[in-house]
Amino acid sequence: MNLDQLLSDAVKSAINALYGGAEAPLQIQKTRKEFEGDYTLVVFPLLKASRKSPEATASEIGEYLVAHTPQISGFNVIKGFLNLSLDSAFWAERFAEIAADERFGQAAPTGRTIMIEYSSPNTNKPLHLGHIRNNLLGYSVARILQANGHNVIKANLVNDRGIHICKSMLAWKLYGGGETPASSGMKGDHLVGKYYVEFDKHYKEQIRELTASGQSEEEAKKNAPIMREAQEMLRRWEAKDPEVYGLWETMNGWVYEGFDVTYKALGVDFDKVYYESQTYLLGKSLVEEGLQKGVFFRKEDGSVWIDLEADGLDQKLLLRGDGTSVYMTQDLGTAFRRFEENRLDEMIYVVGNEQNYHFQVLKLILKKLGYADWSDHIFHLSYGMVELPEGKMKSREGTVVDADDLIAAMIATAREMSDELGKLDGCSEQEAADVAAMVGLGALKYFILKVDPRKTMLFDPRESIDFNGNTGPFIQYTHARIRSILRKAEEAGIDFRSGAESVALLPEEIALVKTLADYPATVRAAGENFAPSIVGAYAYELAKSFNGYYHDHSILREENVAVRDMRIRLAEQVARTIRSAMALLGIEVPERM
RNA sequence: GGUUCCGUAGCUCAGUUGGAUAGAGCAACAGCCUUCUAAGCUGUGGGUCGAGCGUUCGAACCGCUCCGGAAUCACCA
Repeated sequence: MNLDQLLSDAVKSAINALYGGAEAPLQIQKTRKEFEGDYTLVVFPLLKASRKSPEATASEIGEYLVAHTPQISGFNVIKGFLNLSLDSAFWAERFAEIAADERFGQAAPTGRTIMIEYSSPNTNKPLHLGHIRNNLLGYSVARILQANGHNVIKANLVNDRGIHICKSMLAWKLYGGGETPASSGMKGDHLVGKYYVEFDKHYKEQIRELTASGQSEEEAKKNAPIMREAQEMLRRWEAKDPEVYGLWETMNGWVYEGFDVTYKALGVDFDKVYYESQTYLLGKSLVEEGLQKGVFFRKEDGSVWIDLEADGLDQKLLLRGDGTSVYMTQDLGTAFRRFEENRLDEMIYVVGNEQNYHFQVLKLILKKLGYADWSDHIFHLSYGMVELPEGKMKSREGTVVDADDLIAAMIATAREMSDELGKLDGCSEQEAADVAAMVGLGALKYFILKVDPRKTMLFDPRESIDFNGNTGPFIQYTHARIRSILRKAEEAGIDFRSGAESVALLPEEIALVKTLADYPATVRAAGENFAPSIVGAYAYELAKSFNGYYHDHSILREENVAVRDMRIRLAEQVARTIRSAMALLGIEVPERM
């Protein structure tokens, strides 16, 4: 039985009976905590039909509803707001339905297929905090869309080619002395990142020398021998020179091994991995098509452009004069290929807001080429940068927060906390380590996912990560507490699930059932808005509300057995829903902590 | 300059798509463990929702103008 449906039907028939077929959109919302009631009808929009004051209209409808709808037990009117109360038995029924629903919060299959691309790293350096936000967002949105009944394809497009990789390769060749992950004990991505930094150091040195000998900075940047050599390396790579290609494969292999460790630690994965080295030539045929259709034009030097000035944008390059492709060429190609191969209903790109312009242009070009049905189903899930107290992260200035370091630090802090509180004294080392990993990562993930992706967010390594208050660990802790109760109930041989005897619910219990009943709508809203933060806020509210209840009421110690069993069942459903909601954020919850 | 986005408590952030007296957490202060896990609970203080005008029964939310900030506007990806 659909709750919204029940209410809106009842209200509609009330309005019909009282005022005739008035066609005003109904506004029914949850009653705010500070007022009595469960749901509130806003009557202002109905005043034209009723031709009465807000108060009189609300009272009239309220009386009709109480008389005609058995589940509605009472009402009160404050200004234009009609607060309706549903009776306790109604909520008891809802609760029983939730408990019986094995797929609670999981929507029926929609048959829609959605591809979501996230992560998309460069292979010249390890992942950092910005990538963490990207990965967590992408993974969580994928889970949320699955819960909404969609087929989801998680895709990673690895940027494995280009001048930046050549920089690392060249520096390794020049200064590496044959160092490998095995010989150095370094994680592969970190090793390659080290040589990227090394390149920059020598590059800067050479620029200094050249400017000292009279060149302008611009000339020096172009003429620095190490840069010229890197560019030469890229040309040799494109020509598949065996030596360069072999080194490229070796070093990328190191990086992938490193990334796998980080992805695993973060708990994210992919269904499809695309490599730009295999897709970068796509899109040239689209350029040809655009030229034929007259959407694009060619300049004297042979380069191909589109003029978007009429759309308030600029001219955009699509193909270089020498015929090589640029970012936009590739992206047009991959978009085309993905839609063709997978019959996608939607394509989501989790990419930083620095590329807002790029996606604006991408969609516009697809539309002009006549692929509006694809263009309209591309969504750029744009997220803001993560800033440190000192400001933006800059790889070259060493102010990045490394992903592996951060994860390790989070887990270490969680472990310290557990040890200090003596929470896991009886546990095996393995269990203590698992819990520390769950809690440390839970803190990090929740911290990042609770904020609106669009916003630039601030991360203070010293203060941002808390384990108290509105945090992941708070929610995990609530789960662990409930699991502890359930373990004790089982140890005591309490068969709490069989007691179907209905008992009257306390207001706090009704509040919990109401919150539980909101879960499916929460999942839906999160899916429609691609917004993990909605799920996070929900999990927090549920945990908070349970903690208050737990504090005020005994569960196992309740003397009335029917009431006790109901309370255990209620706690069980709260734990299950917390687990489910947190899973949508990619956060695991422990049995004890 | 063009485009897009952001501005809510000292700090970090919510705010259910236009509803009631704008909410949490942190930090500060004051309480609650011989009782199911105190990573918890309760209380106090803290606001010109950047500013102004407009739309309407009603605006943090919609529109316009301004102020402040971010990103972007490459033959990089």
